[in-house]
Amino acid sequence: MEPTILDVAEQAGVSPSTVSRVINETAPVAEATKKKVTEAIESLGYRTNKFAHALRKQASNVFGIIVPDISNPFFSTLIRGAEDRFHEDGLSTMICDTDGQPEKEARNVEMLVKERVDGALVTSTESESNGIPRLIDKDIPVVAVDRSPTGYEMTAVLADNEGAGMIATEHLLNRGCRMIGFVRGPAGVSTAHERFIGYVNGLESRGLEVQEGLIARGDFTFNSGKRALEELIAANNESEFPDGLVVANDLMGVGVIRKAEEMNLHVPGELAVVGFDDILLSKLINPTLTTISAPTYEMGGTAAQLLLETVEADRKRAERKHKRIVFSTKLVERESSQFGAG
Amino acid sequence: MEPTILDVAEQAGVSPSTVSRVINETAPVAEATKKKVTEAIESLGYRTNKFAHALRKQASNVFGIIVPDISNPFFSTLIRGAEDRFHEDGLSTMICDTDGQPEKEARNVEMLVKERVDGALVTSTESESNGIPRLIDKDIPVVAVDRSPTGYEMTAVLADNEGAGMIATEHLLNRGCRMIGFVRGPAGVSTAHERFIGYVNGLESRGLEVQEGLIARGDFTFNSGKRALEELIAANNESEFPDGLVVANDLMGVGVIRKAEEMNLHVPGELAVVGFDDILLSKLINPTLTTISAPTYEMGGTAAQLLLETVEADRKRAERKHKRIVFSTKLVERESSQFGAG
DNA sequence: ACCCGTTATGAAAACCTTTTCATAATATGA
DNA sequence: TCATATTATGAAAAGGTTTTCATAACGGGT
Repeated sequence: MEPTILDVAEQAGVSPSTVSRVINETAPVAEATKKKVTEAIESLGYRTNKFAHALRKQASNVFGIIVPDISNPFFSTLIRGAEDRFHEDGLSTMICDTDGQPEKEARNVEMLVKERVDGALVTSTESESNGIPRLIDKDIPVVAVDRSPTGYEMTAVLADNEGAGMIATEHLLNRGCRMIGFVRGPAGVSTAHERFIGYVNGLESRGLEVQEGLIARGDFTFNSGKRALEELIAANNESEFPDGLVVANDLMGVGVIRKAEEMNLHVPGELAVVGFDDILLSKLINPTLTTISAPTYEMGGTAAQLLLETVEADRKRAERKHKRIVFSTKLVERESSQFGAG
Repeated sequence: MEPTILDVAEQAGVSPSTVSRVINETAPVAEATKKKVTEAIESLGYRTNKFAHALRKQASNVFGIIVPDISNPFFSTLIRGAEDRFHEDGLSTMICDTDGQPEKEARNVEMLVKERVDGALVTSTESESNGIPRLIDKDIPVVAVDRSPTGYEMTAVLADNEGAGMIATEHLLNRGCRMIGFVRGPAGVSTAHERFIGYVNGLESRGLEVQEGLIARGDFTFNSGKRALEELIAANNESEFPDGLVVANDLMGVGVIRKAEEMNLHVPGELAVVGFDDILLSKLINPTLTTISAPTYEMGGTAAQLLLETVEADRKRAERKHKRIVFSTKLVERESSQFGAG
């Protein structure tokens, strides 16, 4: 059926070894034979059999990418950045959506192990009980992206979330806000925590105190953003309402804005809002959402690059060096924090 | 390193053949030996080598899923439905994002061919020059989802887009609109075209004429929705402004709503809007967008099921039967078409 | 003229399964 | 008791590469 390297060899009048050599350029071969072989390959439409190759080389040439939600534009951009880098080298990718559920993450990791991927990029769902130890156990190179699981020494590509939290907070301070609240993300998600730390530092650097009553917690979803604002308003009497809110991601930020609208609270006039991630939605709602953006696409590409380097080091039996690369973020000013509006 | 079936055989004191038989339950084996083998497998932590297996069985146990945009919630739900079905049988999946670009679709198909997937689910970017012929040429079973490419006889899982277009149009008619326009999708995308046909039929069934001046074209993106409304307003003098708009997908529908807001055109008071797809965003904007939704998750699962059946038929050398399954859609009423509002 | 070091190629082993074929052991029926 | 099925197992081939080892040819140095 499908032609094999043997068929090519026969047609070209050479041995399979020689054919392999011209395909992989792994040893010098005479110009004349090279030509015969190339022609035979062409005329038969030969393609190397992936499984035989992988079996012999003990390498699948496939890389896994695990994210919590492929429909979140932040992650789909990350994926695109990584894929473009892998495809550049003719490597294939396997994208896994954990849907934010640890057990789905475990299933996905199991799939990657079964497929014997050469490495994996992972944005783990939680810092505990994730699939990373399983991959490490199976000796599959792993690079963490966006979120850095604690307790493992591994290379990671991150955004400067602490800095981002600080930028957001300072932006609101500069704008004149004095009662700045924070809507936290899910416990155990490092990005969410770091943004909060940045907020705390931002306040303290100006000699302001963190007020417990101005802090709520959500789980990164739209609805949790709505609930968070509700709680914050309910918990304070009018004189202590927040006049600015740093929200740990855009999706919750949008929730906050929608809830504010329902409550007839004017954004940004009575409440300025800043989010993180710069997802598409943030440009589309009314008012548009000020946010902190990270170079997502580049982060994906860099992570892929580092993973490839780790694999290469393993191949040469060189020592793996664990790196930690942090990308800086930038403020994207939009209507939700506009100065003097309202 | 990694234990092989030989190691298991040795440890259990049997031949590799026997081990294979207990793993695959492909022939009767004595209860006692079965136990020995299972224990050996357990104690060594043996896992069958994917490549050797695939090489011998000539099957990868991997299935490809090609969509134009993984971050579009419509497609990510479709993917989830399909994946859940595949995973049920312990099969792996490879998700490909074509980004709406035919050449990226071609590259993705090439990757699937290289990976020797057992079958593919595809939502092709265009009806022409897509990767489907390549897959068919390589004898890889294909099922079309959501969009049905013309010119190939193949099984397809679709939504009743024509019916959907009709439902949307009738909804606006019932609501009292009389100048109903349509924002078309990209040329060559079957779903977009069928929705338009439904709109035409909807008007004609009430004895109304289709007016060229009320029809604009977009490309399924947010911005093209904004542009479309602009064009429609520019093209008509005030007495002939549309009072209702059927928009070929939600993303453009959102664009229309935002543009209307910029133009101080009240939705739904002066202009009622209906979209298609029921994406998350439609619930989040203001006013919320009335839309037509299809059972996306089920469509994905059904498509996977049919693909598996095709593969099974091939295996038995039975004839492939090309099916065509059409799911019906339903109206989701929201603010953008509310009756008596404004 | 002889030896040696390249350069170009082939033969065969190894990678790890599954499956066919053969055989041994056991059970069934007369 | 003997012939015949049936059940349980092993040996070996096949699936398609890559790579090591061996060999042949050839040019250059003495």
